[in-house]
Amino acid sequence: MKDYNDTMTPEQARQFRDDVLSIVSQIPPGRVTTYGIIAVWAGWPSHARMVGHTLRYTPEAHNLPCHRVVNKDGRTAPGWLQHRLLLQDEGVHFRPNGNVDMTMHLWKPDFP
DNA sequence: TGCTTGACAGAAG
DNA sequence: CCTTCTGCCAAGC
Repeated sequence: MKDYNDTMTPEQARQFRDDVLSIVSQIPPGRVTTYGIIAVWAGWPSHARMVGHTLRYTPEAHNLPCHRVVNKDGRTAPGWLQHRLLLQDEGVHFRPNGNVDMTMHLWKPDFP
């Protein structure tokens, strides 16, 4: 897996964004995945933060199930109150501490 | 140009 | 379980 450790070219940034959106669009209802997993899968393991940034600031992402993306601990996005409700509507179970039960709902991309 | 901010992750206490 | 710290890196100012 590549990780060039220098700044992305605009083209790489575009590719990264497209990959992120593509992966998010494949998350099944009632399942969740993490920013880190998406970053790794997009081919930029150290760019977990950029996944969040992409979902937050890319309009197209708002048509996708981006609420099915949480952080590694199953915590919902700070400052996005509906996040938790949207997941609950899909039957996602939350633990007493307020986090998603990852052992039960974590989903990982699987295609060649 | 340089410093600060995060929809993050991982380890440590 | 929660807080703090370090590493990370594009964006904003």
